[in-house]
Amino acid sequence: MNKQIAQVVVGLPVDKPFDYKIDSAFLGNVKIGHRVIVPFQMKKIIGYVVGLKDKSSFSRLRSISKVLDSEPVISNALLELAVKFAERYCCSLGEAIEVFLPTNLKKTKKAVEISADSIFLREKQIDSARSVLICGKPIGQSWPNILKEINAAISKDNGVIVLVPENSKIHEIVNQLKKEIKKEICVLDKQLKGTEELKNWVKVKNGEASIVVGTRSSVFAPVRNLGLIVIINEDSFSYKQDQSPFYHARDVAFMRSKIQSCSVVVFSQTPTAEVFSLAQSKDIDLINLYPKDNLPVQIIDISNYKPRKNSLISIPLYYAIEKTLNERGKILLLMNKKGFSSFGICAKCQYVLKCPRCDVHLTYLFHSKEVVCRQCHYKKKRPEICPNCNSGYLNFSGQGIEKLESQVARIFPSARVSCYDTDTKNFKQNSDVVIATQAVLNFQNKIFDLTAVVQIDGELNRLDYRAAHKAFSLLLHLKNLTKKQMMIQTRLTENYCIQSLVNDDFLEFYNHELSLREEIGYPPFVHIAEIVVRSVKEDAALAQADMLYKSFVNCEFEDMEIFEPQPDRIARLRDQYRFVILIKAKKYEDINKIIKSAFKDTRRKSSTITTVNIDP
DNA sequence: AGCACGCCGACT
DNA sequence: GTCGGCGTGCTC
Repeated sequence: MNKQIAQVVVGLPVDKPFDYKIDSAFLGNVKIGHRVIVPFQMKKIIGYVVGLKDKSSFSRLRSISKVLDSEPVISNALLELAVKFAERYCCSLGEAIEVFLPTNLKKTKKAVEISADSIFLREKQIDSARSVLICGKPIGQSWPNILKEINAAISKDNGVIVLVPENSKIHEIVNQLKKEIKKEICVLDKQLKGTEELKNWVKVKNGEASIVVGTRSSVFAPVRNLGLIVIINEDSFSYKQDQSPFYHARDVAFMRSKIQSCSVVVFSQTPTAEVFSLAQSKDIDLINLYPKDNLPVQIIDISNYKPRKNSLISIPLYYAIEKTLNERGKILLLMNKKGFSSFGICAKCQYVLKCPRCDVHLTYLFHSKEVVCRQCHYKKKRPEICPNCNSGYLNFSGQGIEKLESQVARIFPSARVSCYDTDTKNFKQNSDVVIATQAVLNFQNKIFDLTAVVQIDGELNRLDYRAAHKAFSLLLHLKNLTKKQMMIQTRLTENYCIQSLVNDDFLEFYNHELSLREEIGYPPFVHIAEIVVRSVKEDAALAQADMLYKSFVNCEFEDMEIFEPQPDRIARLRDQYRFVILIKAKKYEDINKIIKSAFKDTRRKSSTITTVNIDP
């Protein structure tokens, strides 16, 4: 006998499913994972069937209005993943499901033609699905190892998902794969046009393509017989979603691998400490390709070797540049600050130009003569007179690569000098001296005789617990681009990022980084929940944050640390005041429990919005 | 989330 | 008097 009641979740922050009657017309045609239209209050909305049963404790049941699509849009395995996802990232099951689906599916009430799973279902070969981290070398040299894993999956007739950090990288990877693989490759990306995204998704869902290449959301791709998920440049920040739910594609990949017993191949020259620790604890295999290359790395302590007055270039670096130029060599100078990065300050009253909507300085765009907010994209023409005292002139002094460029050009007038940052459109290949920001990560070839880090201390001194990894990654990448010699100007000569590089000791960095994180209590040893309360009204946001904090403290578990509300790093953003509460705990489950119970017994002040970001 | 219901303050 | 602000609770 067919079950007569469907449990339906909707894309709202409501935890429990709603029961609906299945009318005789649909009886037997409603399966778990089906998309349906249901009456909900005054409206008809899209919901997802997550369970079927015979009886409901609810007396006034309404009926499902329509069953959309020929088959369920969510498989049992992906539904199971959605449950885990909702728990880890503290959202409702309905919201989780909507994250998994193409944008168009949660809006269109048009049915989609999906072929039945059963045609394709077969016994997947479940051998020991070991996951592996491939690291130590750039992608070019690691590609054979990655390809080997992909081919192994394909030879077993399994599906593969290849995640890339940005959609600009999709083409490159697709072309690489096409050289070696005859199978149909499908691209998935939220940036695709809505219909295109849906079309490709349906193709994958129907088993017409078994290889998917795409950005972070492709980790949810409904690939048949999934055998492998590959993550390219795993340490890219792009794998973290920047809106609620703030998921991380790498973590979701590992969650999915447990459910579907598929492998995960993680690649990065410098993987995150989080993944490296998985390899160290033998949860995943490790292929460390790090080559000892005996390239000399020289540290220049700029507290001893003071550069000349106002100069960014120390005397030893000056001589090294001069020598290299004389030998007609190429030079790369790294300074992680964009050319126009500067702010306007009044010569008379010291007022600093600020964004009217955010608590940040406005940065000056040298070329367009505009001032812009990096946070909310507010912009206006550069004012000449101070808007505060209406009399002083505003000074805009550049501190970034453009300043360095002008200095180098002055010291070495015959050298061809050019700048490179993420905004550079036509880059001059034939320069003698290239001055670059972290955009050098785009360079792949060992073409520079001399490379030098002009400034890195800002990066090393950042409060963010991932700053050290980022600096190490940048330094190692620079080293790979170096033919003869590398120099680092710093005051932090004993810092382990720099020392590991000088000692040519890849493992030393990770061991040091992980022991620090364990000591201070950072991921992967504890998990962090960042709860942000925001509101146009400062007092409302603070009051709400205080109430939540008290409630958290009330239901505190063991092995947990709760930090009092404090203004966010950017205290006001887009006209909204922001307060942050941090919770540290060993287990995600405990974080979910405490947040659920605190939210339940704290009434939400209107005009405030609260978001939860796990491991921000 | 979105919407209705209901309870208090300052207005034609 | 009553219009509308926002706090509260519910959605099968």
